[in-house]
Amino acid sequence: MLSKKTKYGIKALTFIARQEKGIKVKVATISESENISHKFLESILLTLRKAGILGAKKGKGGGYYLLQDASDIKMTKVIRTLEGPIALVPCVSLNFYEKCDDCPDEKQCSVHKLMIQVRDNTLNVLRNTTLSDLVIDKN
Amino acid sequence: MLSKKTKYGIKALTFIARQEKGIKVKVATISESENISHKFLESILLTLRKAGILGAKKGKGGGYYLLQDASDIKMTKVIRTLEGPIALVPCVSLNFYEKCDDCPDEKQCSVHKLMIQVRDNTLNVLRNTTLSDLVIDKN
DNA sequence: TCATAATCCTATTATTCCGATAGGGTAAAT
DNA sequence: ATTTACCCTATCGGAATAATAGGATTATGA
Repeated sequence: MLSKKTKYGIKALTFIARQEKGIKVKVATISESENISHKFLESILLTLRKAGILGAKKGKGGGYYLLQDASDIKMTKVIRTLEGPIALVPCVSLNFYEKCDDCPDEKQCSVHKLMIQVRDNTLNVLRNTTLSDLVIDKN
Repeated sequence: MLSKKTKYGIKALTFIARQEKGIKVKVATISESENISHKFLESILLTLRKAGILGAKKGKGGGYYLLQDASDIKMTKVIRTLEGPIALVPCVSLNFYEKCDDCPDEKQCSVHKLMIQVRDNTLNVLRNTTLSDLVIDKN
């Protein structure tokens, strides 16, 4: 299951991406518009800023904005920042690899074998999807 | 992340599938061989039996066995039984659908849009993988 | 028929993670 | 100086997960 953190993060990013380029969006605006707890969202956007996805400006007229064009922001980066590993088990994770406690040999593990395939397919989607692909026209 | 329940369940199923057809395997055998808590595994195999994947025989000489040929047991069924929904958000789940509390319109939701694609790709893998695909030859 | 073997079933505990909140600190604008 | 809005850390409650406990049931076979 996707955490709410990730879910809210993606919603917030697309909200920002829908604005005219360079516009700064404040947390309260997104929070109200998307029905997300203000404080919770604050911490999420902070994470995205620290990951180099968002920029922020403090004070009156401040807010968050994209640091790159929406079409350059890959969903792999977003998911890894908010959710952590894309793989469903640590032993098949590219960026967050961890050996299993049980399981003497990964090559002989059925779970490993299956989850590699799931990971590859998921990765394929996320690598080829950018933020701009998720911005839906208001028609 | 995949729960240990599901992970252990898949390991146990492939263990059983490796035996000669019709052989009954007792919990202790799998538990020792795969480093899984006996009691925990017990409850997992019970679930698989209730789902119609495994058969069981009580008493001396008893144990668990596959009710179908391994090549007829799809991983979609196994995962749904043990893990629940395959989709990462309830609003894109085929078998466990639930509307989001927030989110007035699914069609306009960026998360929905992305997760449909992830689901379809995962589903594609799981539908086309059977238990027999996961049994690895001891070479 | 009685001891043993094995699954069946329910309840409970322990632990971890998540979602949310609290409370202030810092920087920028006017 | 005041207001605005992001920055940062800590904490808390609850839900879900992992594991354990303890016995009930059923089958075998000596």
